[in-house]
Amino acid sequence: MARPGARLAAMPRAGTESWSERAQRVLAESHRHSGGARRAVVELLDSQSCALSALEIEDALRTGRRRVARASIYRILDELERLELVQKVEVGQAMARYEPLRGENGHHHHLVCDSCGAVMPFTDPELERAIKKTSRRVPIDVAVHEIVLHGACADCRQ
Amino acid sequence: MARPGARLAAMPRAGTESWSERAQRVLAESHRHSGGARRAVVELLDSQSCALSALEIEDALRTGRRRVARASIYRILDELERLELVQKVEVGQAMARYEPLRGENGHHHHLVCDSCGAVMPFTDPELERAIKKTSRRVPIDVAVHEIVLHGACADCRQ
DNA sequence: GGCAAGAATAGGACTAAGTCTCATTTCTGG
DNA sequence: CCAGAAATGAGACTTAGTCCTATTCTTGCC
Ligand SMILES: [Zn+2]
Ligand SMILES: [Zn+2]
Ligand SMILES: [Zn+2]
Ligand SMILES: [Zn+2]
Repeated sequence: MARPGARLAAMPRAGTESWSERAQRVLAESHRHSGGARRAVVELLDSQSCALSALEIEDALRTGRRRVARASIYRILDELERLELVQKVEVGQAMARYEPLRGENGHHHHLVCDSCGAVMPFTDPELERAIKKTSRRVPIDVAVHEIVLHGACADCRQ
Repeated sequence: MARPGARLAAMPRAGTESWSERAQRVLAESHRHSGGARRAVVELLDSQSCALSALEIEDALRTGRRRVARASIYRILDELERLELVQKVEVGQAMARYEPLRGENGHHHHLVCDSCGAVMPFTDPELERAIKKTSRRVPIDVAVHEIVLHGACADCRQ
């Protein structure tokens, strides 16, 4: 598993960098060494369209790419959050979830069915405009916002 | 500790009922007996302007009105949530918080300072209109919505 | 008021998400 | 290849939250 030349491509063309690539780059810029655990977590996260919990990540990696210890997963997720590469999403299930921050494009929020636990993403440009306006008015420097709509999904409300 | 006549006042004048009174009434309507633990939790919640965690409630009651067991507190909070008398608020501190649902008036959302952990309430009618509109468009029956703005507060950003 | 039935609560063991510490492994510059 | 430092693994530990059972309290009835 040599990965020759993996650290080339020093000047990514603007706009063509995937989230995984950007995350790897930002991590490399703020760390001396770069190991396989971080890469595995980043690649797994990038392959998902919505949020994963730490234990789901542990599970997916155990039976996939490369086993990564639980402590490492939490450490890496904290680091990614600190670097604003992932967002911690709390949807009221006594367990945090994490998902890539892909900038304007992938930005979305979550619907949660309180009876079956399903989590679905949704987007709404108008709501985004409203919340951006709110963020300017408020007595903190807003870095990220989180919106969760709770209710009953189609299957559960019958 | 006799509390004579505490259950009179069967017909509250509309609009003058406090949250605590309403909660007691709704609880009474859906339970055969009414005990002191529920009353203590409801009165404590009503005396707060923002959300408390279950353990903060346990603490406050231990050194105050009446000791209430942890299991009872969680049971009572679940019940209050089911009856839509309180809202569970997750602000990303690995611990749920609960606060009274006082209807349109007390409705608010939260700012969280990620560096010192401070939690502050805020309101925004325009944002409420936007989120109400969103809620109609979305593939679940929305019962409650939650908005959390994360960032750095005045003290921490210096 | 006293009593019986069952509801509410206390107490404490238990579960599981998340943290911490330290030994081991891996990476990197020389 | 080597030394030093960084990253990771392993598992004990902490703590929010759950679950079960015994006890206490509430209520309707006498
Ligand atoms: Zn998502
Ligand atoms: Zn948004
Ligand atoms: Zn509040
Ligand atoms: Zn609102």
